[in-house]
Amino acid sequence: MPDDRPIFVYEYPSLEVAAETVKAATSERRAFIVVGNCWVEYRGRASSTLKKGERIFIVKEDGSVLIHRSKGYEPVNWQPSGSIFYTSIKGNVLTVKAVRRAPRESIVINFDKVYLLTVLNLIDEGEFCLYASEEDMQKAILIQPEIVEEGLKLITYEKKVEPGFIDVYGVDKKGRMVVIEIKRKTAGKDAVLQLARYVDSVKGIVNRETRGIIVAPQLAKGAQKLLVTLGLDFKQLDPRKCAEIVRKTETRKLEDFYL
Amino acid sequence: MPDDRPIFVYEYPSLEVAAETVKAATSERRAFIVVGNCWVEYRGRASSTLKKGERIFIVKEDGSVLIHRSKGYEPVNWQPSGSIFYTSIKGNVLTVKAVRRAPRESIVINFDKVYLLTVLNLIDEGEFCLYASEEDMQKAILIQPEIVEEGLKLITYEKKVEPGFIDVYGVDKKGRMVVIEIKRKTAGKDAVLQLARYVDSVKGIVNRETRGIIVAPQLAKGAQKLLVTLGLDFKQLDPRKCAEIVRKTETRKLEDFYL
DNA sequence: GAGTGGATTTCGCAT
DNA sequence: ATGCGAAGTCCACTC
Repeated sequence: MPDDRPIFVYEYPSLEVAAETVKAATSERRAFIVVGNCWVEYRGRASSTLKKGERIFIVKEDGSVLIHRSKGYEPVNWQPSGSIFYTSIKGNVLTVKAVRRAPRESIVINFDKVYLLTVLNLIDEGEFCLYASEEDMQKAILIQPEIVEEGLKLITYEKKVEPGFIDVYGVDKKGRMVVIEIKRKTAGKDAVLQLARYVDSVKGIVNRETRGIIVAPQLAKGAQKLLVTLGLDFKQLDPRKCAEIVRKTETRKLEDFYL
Repeated sequence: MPDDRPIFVYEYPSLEVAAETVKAATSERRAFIVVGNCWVEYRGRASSTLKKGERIFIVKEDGSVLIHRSKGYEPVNWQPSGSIFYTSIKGNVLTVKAVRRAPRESIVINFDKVYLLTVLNLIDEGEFCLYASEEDMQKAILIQPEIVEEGLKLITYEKKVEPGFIDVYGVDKKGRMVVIEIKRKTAGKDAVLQLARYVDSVKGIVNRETRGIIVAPQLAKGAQKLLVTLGLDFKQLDPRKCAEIVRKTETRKLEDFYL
């Protein structure tokens, strides 16, 4: 397999050629794509069978496996990275077995026709950046606590209390403790209940008046009632605006922002 | 684009040929794969940028989009089904924009080199069956309640109580109400807390002694303490064994199994 | 259209 | 390795 081209293509190869090429590709840890008629068995955490049909089979350099049908965002079968491959040919069937340990599971894919086989040698050093994650919201609040509430002073973040971790923890302008639970999308009942538990936990420790604030772009309807019942607050905040605040501020560590 | 072949391949096509082919493919709602050097911008619920690199770009018949790097099980960028495509070429750049409404979001992928373009016409009617899901565990319990506990009689399943739905609901041999929470993998604190809420809710309604049982292959360590504290029970059950029980029984509707 | 919960979720991080 | 929570989670189902 020459190294100088980013891809190497076999159109309608024989199963023998396909088998040899797949063997070489897996042993050299190259990514490849097979399009052909196949059937699949999966055994591991669960089991599945997929009967004959034409699909896209992708193996990547790190040994992750994807089997895609012609529709749907999700693969019908897959294996996360780290699989080991066994390729064989028997009669008119090319079989690739992908085995993973921890958890032990395997995919067996059988082809009786291969329409396309391409071995890839992709160079990809391009940086990937994601904005407006929950982490961005947390950073924005640490940079500008006033976006949550005027007079809010932060004490710490990611504080461990019994049920888990408090996203942000501070004191309001009247000196009450404030526990903040951040959600990057509509906050539901579970978020409210989680916050309630945190507030209770903090109350038990600090023995001071303690408020809880949900910070999220929206509050689910059922969650609203619960919020009122439990005496918690809600502050609407757009994750994209938070991302802007974060990008505008020079990059500093989170640690630089709390007292 | 002829219809008689499952795939049509362009190796190292010009950007012009690639653009025309992509336009035709999207307008005919065909799946296609592009391998080439590209950069990507995503805007919607969040935002992301991906700098130049060689990647696999897949569009499926239902308008789902996947952009895969040479490593990793997950796509670096994607769009679920239903996207609308706008393809254009400007200078030496081929641009495909995939737009989705509800939520409004878009991916823009730009290619300056295309190594492979293949248009697919895959026939795939093969049935897919998955075993050992949580549903299988529920079915197995309905078929053979004794795998949970000797003398257990079931009343109903998927019962609505205030916090949500009870997986399975019955009476034990001593006449106590039993609420069962099923997890197909290790049950954590959240499962225990959820069950506790259900038990409380049922107690409030039936005004009778009520037990809660977690049915799962394993119980998380932190969850164990909580379980004891809250006075709940745990029954170990392997989802694969449940799947066997279900497969052995002739297929009947779930409704046939409860009193 | 919103809310709820499962998934072979995966992934990352901390213990 | 296990536990725990986020994710542009997606998806199916119900209200």
